[in-house]
Amino acid sequence: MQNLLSNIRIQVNSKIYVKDPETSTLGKKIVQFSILLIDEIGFDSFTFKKLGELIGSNESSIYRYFENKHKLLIYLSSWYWAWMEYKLVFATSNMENPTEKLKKAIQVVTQIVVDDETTAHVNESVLNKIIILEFTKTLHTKEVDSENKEGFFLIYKSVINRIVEMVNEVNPNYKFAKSLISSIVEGNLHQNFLREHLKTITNCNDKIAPSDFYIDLIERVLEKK
Amino acid sequence: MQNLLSNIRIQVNSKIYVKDPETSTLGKKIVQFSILLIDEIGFDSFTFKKLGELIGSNESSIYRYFENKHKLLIYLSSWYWAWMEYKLVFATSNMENPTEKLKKAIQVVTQIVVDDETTAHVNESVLNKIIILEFTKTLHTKEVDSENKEGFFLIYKSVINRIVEMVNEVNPNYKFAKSLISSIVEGNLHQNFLREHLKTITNCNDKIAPSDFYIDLIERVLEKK
DNA sequence: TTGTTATTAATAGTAAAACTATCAAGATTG
DNA sequence: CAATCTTGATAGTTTTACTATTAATAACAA
Repeated sequence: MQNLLSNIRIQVNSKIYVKDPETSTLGKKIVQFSILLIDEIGFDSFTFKKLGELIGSNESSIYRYFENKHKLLIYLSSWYWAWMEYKLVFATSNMENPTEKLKKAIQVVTQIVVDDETTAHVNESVLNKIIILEFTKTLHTKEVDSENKEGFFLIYKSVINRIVEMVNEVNPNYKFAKSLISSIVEGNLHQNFLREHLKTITNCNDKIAPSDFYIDLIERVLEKK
Repeated sequence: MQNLLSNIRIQVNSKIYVKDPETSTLGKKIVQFSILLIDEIGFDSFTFKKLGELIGSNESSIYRYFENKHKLLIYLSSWYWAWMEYKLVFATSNMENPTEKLKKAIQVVTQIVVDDETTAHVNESVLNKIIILEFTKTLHTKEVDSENKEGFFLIYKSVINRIVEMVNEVNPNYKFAKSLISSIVEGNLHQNFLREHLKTITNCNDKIAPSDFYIDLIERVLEKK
């Protein structure tokens, strides 16, 4: 991806962290290396103690930024979706043709993620791998309702609802725009997971990308009869 | 659901358990009450100690049936998908028209689950709630590849591939049958989750069921042009 | 009926995870 | 230069996720 702005600053709901990690060197290190460590050992085995050892810092210091590892994962997810929303808005602004605009949007949310070098401490490509494997864990808890009330998932929902509006412009009679787009955005992560781990139940592989499946899908579904 | 057989016995890959829980009273109690307890407190807070207290049994006794709670969840999931496959096969056998057969299949995997009283120790309706909230956790681990090799997810993949074959009969030219069906089966769980917890990004609610969305979807996608 | 075996319960114990609290050193700022 | 903020070091608690041992009981076979 070409640079859109020389320096972007992703904003995340302040209730997610104890102290904003963007405001200090240690905070940025926590973000940067938690992404790498979660990718390496998986979220379940990830602990603040291990992260502390990795960055030569103290466990208790990390607790000053994030209440627990679940909140850290929500932070990383929010960061990812905020970045995705930013890419989405840039890529589709000024597009006139609603169908082209929608297809562009689907492409943005389903395309392969490469590192965006305007964000020094976040490797988006690795973050994307984490999102594919771990994102559902932010939602699938007993606390989802209270956390949703706190606004922890606003950005994710916003990404989806932006695309839903595009669907409505293309075909205002289609009754399932929200379900379709939430299916695509979440399903894209799932297809990426399957392509890596359960190859027998997906058509996606080295040659066929989830993008191809979803672009084809949206054409079929929104075709006016 | 009407009774299909007076007594069904669901078979689960024997590598998943240490000792088959179907072979003893305690084993069945573990299955029965783990479903209820996981539903009540969530899988993350669920422990063998708490389950032991609930069924008046010892923590270490439960370890004789399942290595750990992750394996227990895989067992419950396998049980669920095996039961689903059984329903699927029964509901679609002897159907001639490929399109009708496929629609029936989609209906079976997306319809609301009610308790099947032929299985005394398993409440399928509660189990379905667990699957909606917790199933992804069986897949989304660092051990997924080795567990997949052990055959832990065979039944899940089999359910999907049975429906994929039906898609191929309806429209052999469609290139994404596997992705479409894995999308629907997994997406159905997700839409059920959203309808309960993140209502603003789904069209599903009390009146519109995930079933409606998916039946409409499959009609649109497989329409011959 | 008695002896053998399998099953479960009870108890104890370990290592790691998930924190919390305190205090001192060092850096930052006003 | 004093005050404050940030971080690191140390120590401690509770809970989880187990493992090991032994005793009690139930099942079952000769």
